[in-house]
Amino acid sequence: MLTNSRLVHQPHDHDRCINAALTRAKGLCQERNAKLTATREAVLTLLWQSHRPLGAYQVQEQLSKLLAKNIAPPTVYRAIEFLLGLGLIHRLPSLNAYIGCPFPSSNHSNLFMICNQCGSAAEMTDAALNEALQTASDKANFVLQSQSVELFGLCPRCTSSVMSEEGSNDV
Amino acid sequence: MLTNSRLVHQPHDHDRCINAALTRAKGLCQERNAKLTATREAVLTLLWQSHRPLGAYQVQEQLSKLLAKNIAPPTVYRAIEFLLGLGLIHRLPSLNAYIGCPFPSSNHSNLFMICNQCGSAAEMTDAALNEALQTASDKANFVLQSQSVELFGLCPRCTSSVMSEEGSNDV
DNA sequence: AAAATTTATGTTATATTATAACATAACGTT
DNA sequence: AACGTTATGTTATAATATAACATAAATTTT
Repeated sequence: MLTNSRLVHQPHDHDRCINAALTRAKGLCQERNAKLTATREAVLTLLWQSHRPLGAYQVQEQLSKLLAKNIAPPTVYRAIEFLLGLGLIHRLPSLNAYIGCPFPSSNHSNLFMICNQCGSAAEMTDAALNEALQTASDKANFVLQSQSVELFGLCPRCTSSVMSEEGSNDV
Repeated sequence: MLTNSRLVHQPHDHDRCINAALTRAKGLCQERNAKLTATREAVLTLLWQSHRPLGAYQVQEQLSKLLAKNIAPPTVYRAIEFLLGLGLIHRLPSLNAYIGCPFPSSNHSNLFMICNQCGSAAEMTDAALNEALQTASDKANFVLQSQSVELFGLCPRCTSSVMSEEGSNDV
């Protein structure tokens, strides 16, 4: 089992998350001979500002601020597409939102735990789950190629503490 | 395990699917004191025309034809909302599309197997999977409230036969 | 049955998410 | 420097979804 759940739901030095993500990204790009341009790096950084997924237009807004010039949607979507391609980020279909991947190099099939209260999303890859999915597919003679598993509920922090509707900020 | 997978992927008398769905819907509405109006029934019927999910605007188009007058998006979305509320249909987030539910009365947590070739979507509810999801959630101290599980791959028919890119029509 | 209330639908406008198409710029190679 | 390739800029628009208010239909109350 591989997860960033602990980290997501505990106070932590988030700069380390960001730095680690950037380091991984640079390594992966070098490996794959892909270019992590300024725009792409900025988008990745923005998606790592918190453990909450961001919509493309939230990214656009923040990117425009960051680069101090107006950035149009296609630029954002291109960067997103690039990062998705390398597995550096994921798309959460039920939220139309994007989030940095904590273990991009492991060829994983993932699961997200999305908090209905604070909006955080932790990722986990779990052998037992994948077995269950494979078994279920087999039962139906379905050839499984990819998957999207999104769980909704309450994260440990929101369960244990009385919080404002929007949840704490340091997620 | 509860599934409509066999049915979806085999030639069958699809009128029976539609009729059964309508019968179930009427029963459920009576139980819940909800009104299955003409519009709502038409939308449900349209979503049962095949075992492929339909987008809201596909429904709009077909509904406009069926009722021989122009139907605006809100009408469609309202009907969809109503049907979702009763569990008569599901939304597939990664497709922005809707599909009839074959077992609306069972309080189930479902999984979809979506064929990348023919676009069919079969639903399954599987105890082992739900256990795995619960276990994974527990590991992370995550309080699971709801879930969306979408599997993508090849359905039995598309696996076993050489077909056109769009797949067969009688799905 | 008329009035009042609730529920459903019609209508117009617009928000939100995403992409197409083509122009320009930056980069890498020779 | 010339060329080809890759990335970004720009404009427009497609696709999905909802807000806000008006009308109509059904239900309840009187």
